[in-house]
Amino acid sequence: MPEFQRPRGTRDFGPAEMAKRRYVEAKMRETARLFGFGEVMTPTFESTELFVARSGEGIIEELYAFEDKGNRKISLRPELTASVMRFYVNEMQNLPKPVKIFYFGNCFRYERPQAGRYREFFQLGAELIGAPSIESDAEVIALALATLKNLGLEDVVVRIGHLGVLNKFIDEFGVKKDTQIEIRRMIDKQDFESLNTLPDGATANKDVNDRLIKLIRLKGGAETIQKARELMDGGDPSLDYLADLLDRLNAYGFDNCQVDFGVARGLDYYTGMVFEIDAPSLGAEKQICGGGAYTLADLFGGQEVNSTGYAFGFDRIMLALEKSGVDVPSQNLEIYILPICDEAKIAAIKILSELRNAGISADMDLMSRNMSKAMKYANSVGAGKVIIIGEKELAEKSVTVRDMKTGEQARVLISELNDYL
RNA sequence: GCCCGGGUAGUGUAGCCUGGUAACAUAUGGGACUGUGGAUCCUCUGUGCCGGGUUCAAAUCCCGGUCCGGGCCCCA
Repeated sequence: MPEFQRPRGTRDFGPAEMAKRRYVEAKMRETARLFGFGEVMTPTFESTELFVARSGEGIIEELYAFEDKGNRKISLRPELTASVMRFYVNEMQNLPKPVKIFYFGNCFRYERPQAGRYREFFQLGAELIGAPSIESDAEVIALALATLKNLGLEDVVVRIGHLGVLNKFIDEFGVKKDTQIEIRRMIDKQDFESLNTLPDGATANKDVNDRLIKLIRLKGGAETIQKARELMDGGDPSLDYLADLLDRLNAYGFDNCQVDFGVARGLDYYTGMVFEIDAPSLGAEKQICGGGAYTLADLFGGQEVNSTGYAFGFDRIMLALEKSGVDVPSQNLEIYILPICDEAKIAAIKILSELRNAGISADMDLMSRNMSKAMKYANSVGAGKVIIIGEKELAEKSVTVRDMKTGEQARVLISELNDYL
């Protein structure tokens, strides 16, 4: 029994899994780069107040919060958006607009671990700041979709909503702000029962209520917007906005987006478009991405600025890739060198170094194993080719190169080895 | 915070119901076959999540904890 166990909800990643994770990370970074987003990094911990300012007092329960030796109230970050916007307010407000940034990092939440939910997890997100246009919203959603597409993750559902639609209904209830937030929460949870018996006497308007419930059940393509118009006495500017947004996403080449008026998101700094992406294969914790248009900089003491952003749950993407059978290459060794007599070892090291200097991943037998076991080892680490050096090869300054996939072998002069490979 | 199911060599499993010598496969280490080999053969090492209870005796039954998994709550 090991003396020390990993803390609950954390994970160790071995070489094989890390190779896959790095591969996926690289793909996602590359897509962001193609879209003109630049990477930023912020501290792993921040003042607790920052997260409270973004998400409310209730969040402290789920934070890894502590006091440091200077009695500062500190928390491990539970998400990255707050840090990135804090960074923006501190140092990036005067950059030319729009500011397009993305980030990747570990986050911490004190929650009950579950499938696809850990206490230390990884997020990759992007923010487009300072361009309050429908094109910015489209650009950000397009980046999220392109990222998934480049990873080969096809089995996803994209749902786009608009808070303007919901707010119009909520205004009609004529309730206080707290109640509005509560209602939005019910909508987010699709809690129809509570919606039928709204607090503050809002149930008085049964007709509005019925139409709201019908509305948030609407889900589908562009035709859904027309149905919504009927429920909203001819329409609303936010419906036109969604229609235009779908046109733009089509132009990007994404025609699989659904409109879903039930997407509400829990927070009240979202201002307009909101979207979520699910991977249905994942079960209860199937949401792999959430985002929308928001203003947050002013909450952190900066100038009010319109932004659009999202965050991917990186771990869930890894799970979804695995469940969907998407092939994620793990790094393999290109060359394994096997000196089979003592005299060959110096020659082996020389070749090893030359290969490495030429940028070819190479390894050699360090255990003086017999050929059978050495071949078995080379096979198990996925070596592409094995170079065998023994007395015969030494005598004629050559090596034997064996292709581990085809089984073909060739005797090659050491001086010609680079060209041969 | 709540409900359910689990935890047996590194890994995957059997045994648990009905208490009595912990088993199998595979992997790792070592060895043989002494340069055409990824095979085969031999061999060492290594195991009951933790704590308590019942019992002559607990992997097995009971209680508590812990971790993992499925779900609820929550999900910024």
